[in-house]
Amino acid sequence: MANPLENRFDPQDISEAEYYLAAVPPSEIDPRVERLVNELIGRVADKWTMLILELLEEKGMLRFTEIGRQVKGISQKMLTQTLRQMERDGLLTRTVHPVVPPRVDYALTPLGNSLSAAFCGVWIWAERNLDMVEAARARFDARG
Amino acid sequence: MANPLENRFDPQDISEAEYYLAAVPPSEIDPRVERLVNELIGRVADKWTMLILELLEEKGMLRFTEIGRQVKGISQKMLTQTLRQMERDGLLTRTVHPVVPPRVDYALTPLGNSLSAAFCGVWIWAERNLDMVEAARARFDARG
DNA sequence: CGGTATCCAAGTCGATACTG
DNA sequence: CAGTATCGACTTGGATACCG
Repeated sequence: MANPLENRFDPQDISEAEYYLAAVPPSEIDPRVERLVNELIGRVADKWTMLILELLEEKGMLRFTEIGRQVKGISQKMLTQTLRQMERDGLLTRTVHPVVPPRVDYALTPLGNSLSAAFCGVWIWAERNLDMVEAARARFDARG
Repeated sequence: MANPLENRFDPQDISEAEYYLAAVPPSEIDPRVERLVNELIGRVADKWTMLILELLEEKGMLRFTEIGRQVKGISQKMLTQTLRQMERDGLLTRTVHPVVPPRVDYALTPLGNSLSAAFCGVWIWAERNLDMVEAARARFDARG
């Protein structure tokens, strides 16, 4: 039993899964799985990954330069690096057209789309609680 | 109109919010809000923050050393630093008991609990798609 | 016990220059 | 156009030592 999430629940169903996670102490989750999951989350939670994910989810298919233009502040190095990582992780496809000048298209895979959907909850949380967090910070900083 | 999420929808309702986000091109979201949201996400998506969040959500209230023991691999420096940041962001409370030896308790605030719930979707995604990602990586690495 | 202070090694990231 | 290569500033995080 490597994976603690068995087949009785469809993990797609958030409320069932929340129930499940609440019922299982972290100590009983396979540490190997936990480590991998954390590594995965660490990777996909990366700033540029999230922005590219959101952009492609919105626009469908874009070429290299177009992504660079729309993700403001990203350097060419980070753009290449992030796209490669996402391709390696199976989040997007990279299509090279044998033309001059070269043309490379990027689009999300179903896996990429599902990740985008999963992050939706966090995005909404951040947007909704932005003011709360800023107020908390102001209070914290006001003290010593 | 600073915040694009107006009052017509309750952002707590994921499906409504998904609909909303899908309908609004990123370019029309206030860039100031977007920047803050990204910074927030970057911060809360931090590896240690997530692990501490999950631990406290599970265990309720713990003291400093106990957290350090259960979050494997964390150094004292990162533990202190992460706890301070989370306190500053209003995610947890820090209670100092005036006794010797000193005793400091940490517990999630309602804000911290709501964040934990929001991350549930990502956690489930990672757990569920771990094999897909590993397979994709193996395929990618097998080529040049 | 629950920190703070300091140092240092490794990694991250942007800028710049170059290429098929 | 879509990269690769290289360099240097900055950041991160662990280890260690010390303190109220």
